[in-house]
Amino acid sequence: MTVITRFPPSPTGFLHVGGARTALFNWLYARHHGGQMRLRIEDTDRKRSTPEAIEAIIEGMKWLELDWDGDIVFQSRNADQHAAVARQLLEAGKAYRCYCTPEELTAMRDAARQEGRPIRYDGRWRDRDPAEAPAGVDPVVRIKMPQSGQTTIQDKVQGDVTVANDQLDDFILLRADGTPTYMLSVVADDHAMGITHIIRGDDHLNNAFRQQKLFEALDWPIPEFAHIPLIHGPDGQKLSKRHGALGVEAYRDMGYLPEAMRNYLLRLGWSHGDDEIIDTEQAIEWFDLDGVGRSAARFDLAKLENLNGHYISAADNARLLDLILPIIAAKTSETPDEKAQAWLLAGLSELKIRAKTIDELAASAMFYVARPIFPLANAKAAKLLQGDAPQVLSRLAAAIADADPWTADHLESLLREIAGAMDLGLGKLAQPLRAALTGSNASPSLFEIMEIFGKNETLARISAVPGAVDGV
RNA sequence: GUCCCCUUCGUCUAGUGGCCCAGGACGCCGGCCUCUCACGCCGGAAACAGGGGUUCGACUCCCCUAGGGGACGCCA
Repeated sequence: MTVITRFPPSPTGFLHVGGARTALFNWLYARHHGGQMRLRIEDTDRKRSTPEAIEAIIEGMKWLELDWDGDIVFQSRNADQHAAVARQLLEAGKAYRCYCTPEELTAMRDAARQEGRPIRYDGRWRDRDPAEAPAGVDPVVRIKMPQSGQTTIQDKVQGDVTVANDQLDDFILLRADGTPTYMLSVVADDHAMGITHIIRGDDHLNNAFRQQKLFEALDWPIPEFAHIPLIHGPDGQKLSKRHGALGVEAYRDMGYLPEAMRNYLLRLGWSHGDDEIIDTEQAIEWFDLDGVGRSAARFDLAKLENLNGHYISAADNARLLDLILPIIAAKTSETPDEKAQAWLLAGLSELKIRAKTIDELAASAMFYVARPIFPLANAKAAKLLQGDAPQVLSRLAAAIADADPWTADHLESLLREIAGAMDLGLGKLAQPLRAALTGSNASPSLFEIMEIFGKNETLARISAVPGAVDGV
């Protein structure tokens, strides 16, 4: 049997991290089993569904590099088939028309709440003669649920979960306007699409009982269920917009890499022994539902950041350059020229092992594009240029003006020599030089930077320091 | 209120009755390395929610309590 999973977002907002993880698990499960993952847009609530949300979800999926099989299914387009399913149930006597008004239902719930009774539809039209229907009320169609006994769903993550049938009320299949509800549409589409595994958030666990009964009433095979725990915010509360529930594209914009997000999301609720760094290929090979935990996990930005740093270090320089160029261009109002881009590309190897996010990487690379402006804005760096630093730099410039070859190794031994001759620690020499070359008090190895810059740029930057001359 | 689910270091987790006076990772603290900052390396503090059972033996099985979460829509 071919595994077919599905990711069914409702297009009422962006793809948040919870949805992204659900998509990832479905994707991984399908890929692991050589099956398919379908994408289905659950837009049966036409009022709240927007094209912008559909666009955002697709964009989020693409960014995360989670692809789906076949065409996107828009649930709303199948409304007629769904309604036909309801009529079929009606004819078979497995569903009935209910003439309660929304107001009546609200009153029923309020009363139940007040008296401490379970909040459920009481089935008042289940056996009532439709002839008694009040005039002018369009009925809804409700399914007849069993009123005794119990129902057990065999969940791949939660295990067997049993509930008494009297907890399940006769839910609505068709609204008064004849449109299908979510509960009906999901079951009808899952069946039509041949879905074999339903992997979703455990906020749907309660729905599973109702949906299972619907499958049974229709005499359709019941898919496997796997309800995965929800992701909570850092405070343990349900994820809200205040903390982690940003769209995944927000994380992209904050400088996170999709592979880092995937790895992070994967480890949130799933584990494979002590393994932490798991690339996608490995994840596909290892992923299974047994490894999914049963308790909710908190979203921890610090760990995501750590993983991001790892994947940035591992990323290809050319790719990183493409990512930082727009950020740099936005800051300097112009795209770095060819020479600067070459410096950036070369400098990235040292820069990327220090960065936690792409934004940080871009910021740390700025000195390759823009020469320091004196006096330095960085107070610590400015301080390094005080006192006799300009004179020291002048002597340094004179000493390296004839350096040959202009390589990091040679430059390093040269600087050590000079420092020794001036009876200074290398640090006394290096720090002012760092400030002169990068405008900062922290950077990758100076020797690497000098090699990348070449002699001209290096001397030019030194001589730009007020009080220093380049010695040429 | 009713039903369902969950509960190991601050966080993510390993652990499926003895290998556990509980392991890894992030974070935190200390050290090493060192031209700065990182990286890397070494070390440290840090947890089985509580109470009853079952068992020769419980983090692991059962029950209760507490806490947390989810669901109870003509939303999905």
